[in-house]
Amino acid sequence: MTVDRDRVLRSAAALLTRKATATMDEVAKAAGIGRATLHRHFAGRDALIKALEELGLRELDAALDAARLDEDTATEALRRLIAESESAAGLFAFLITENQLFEDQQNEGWDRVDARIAALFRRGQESGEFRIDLGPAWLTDALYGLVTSAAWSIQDGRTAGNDYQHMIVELLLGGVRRSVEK
Amino acid sequence: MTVDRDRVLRSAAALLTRKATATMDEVAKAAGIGRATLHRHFAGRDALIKALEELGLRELDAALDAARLDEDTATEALRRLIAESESAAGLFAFLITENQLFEDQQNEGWDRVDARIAALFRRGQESGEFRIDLGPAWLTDALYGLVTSAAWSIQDGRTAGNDYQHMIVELLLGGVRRSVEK
DNA sequence: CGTGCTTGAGACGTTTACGTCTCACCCGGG
DNA sequence: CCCGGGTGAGACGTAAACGTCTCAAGCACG
Repeated sequence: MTVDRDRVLRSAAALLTRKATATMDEVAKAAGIGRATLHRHFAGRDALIKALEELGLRELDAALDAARLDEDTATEALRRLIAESESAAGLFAFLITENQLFEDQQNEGWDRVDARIAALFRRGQESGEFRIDLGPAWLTDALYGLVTSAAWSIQDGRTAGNDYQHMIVELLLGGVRRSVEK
Repeated sequence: MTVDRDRVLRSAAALLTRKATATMDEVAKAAGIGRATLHRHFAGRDALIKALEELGLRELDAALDAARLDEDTATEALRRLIAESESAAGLFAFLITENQLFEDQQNEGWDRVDARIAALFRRGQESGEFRIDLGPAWLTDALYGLVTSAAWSIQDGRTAGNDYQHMIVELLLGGVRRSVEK
């Protein structure tokens, strides 16, 4: 009977990503709980947003750890990263689109994530796996965009859910152009 | 002295994309006008959002027309589309992230845009230019994500503004993997 | 130089969502 | 069986943003 905090946060992320102005009442209903209960677990809207941020960053860090970005080729590491990101794609989409979190000062946790991902792209460039005419900063942002798009595309039923990894990995690595090799 | 309606809308799009919960007062200040003046031009928040939607869709349609998606190779048409999208990238980012516009019924204008872009990808697949293991729907969503990411990356100063076209075109067409050919 | 239109600033009442609280209910454990 | 913690529904006062209005000031144009 006790409310599953993670479940509430995930449904809130899904709702708030689509409709950032959603009411606390709407957030509660989307989670299938009463507004009073929502307030019992999260002191207010700010606390809810903060909890979303924390959970998202925690899962993102965990995904980065699990992906072991320093091992194997950068290509393989990138594949692992995308695979690990799948379960938290909805939270990531929220984090990425809700830049409002960092209106004053840049967020520390987010900076760390940024740096780790950019380092992966840089490693791939130095090893000769990745092209060097696109900067690591843009590649990082592009990855964010693709993850968000994929999350929405699946959420809205435009693409199949089990294509998540393939969709992102293939497009990011090989692009849309038909390759002669392979 | 008269307020430039387009200018107001563009600054509103930039602000609301970053912070969807921004006050009318904040929107006005961001545009450099008073709140009263903002209300004179847009009856209310809903009207402002609607105006943003209309302007965005109008510019998007114009970009699609100007890109002449049916001519030349699909690759060249895609390049033109991205080039034409640059001036309105901020508005597009708003439209893409503010799915709340279409909570009830799917938006007609947006469906039309979707169909035109998906058709371009389909044409490229049929002509053998594009790979066929990624569906047109996903490719369309992926393009949206890259456009949004590029707009933000430039707005936040992480990447240079005049790289817009190159960033998107190259990543979307060729991917991040270093190609042996060319 | 004067008239008229548009603006910015601010006051005002209204609406809306917020956050707190109460109370009856239900489910699970002792 | 009963008891207690957690819940949903709803009432309530509060805070914030909304939308309207007034008024003085500025610029444009005749």
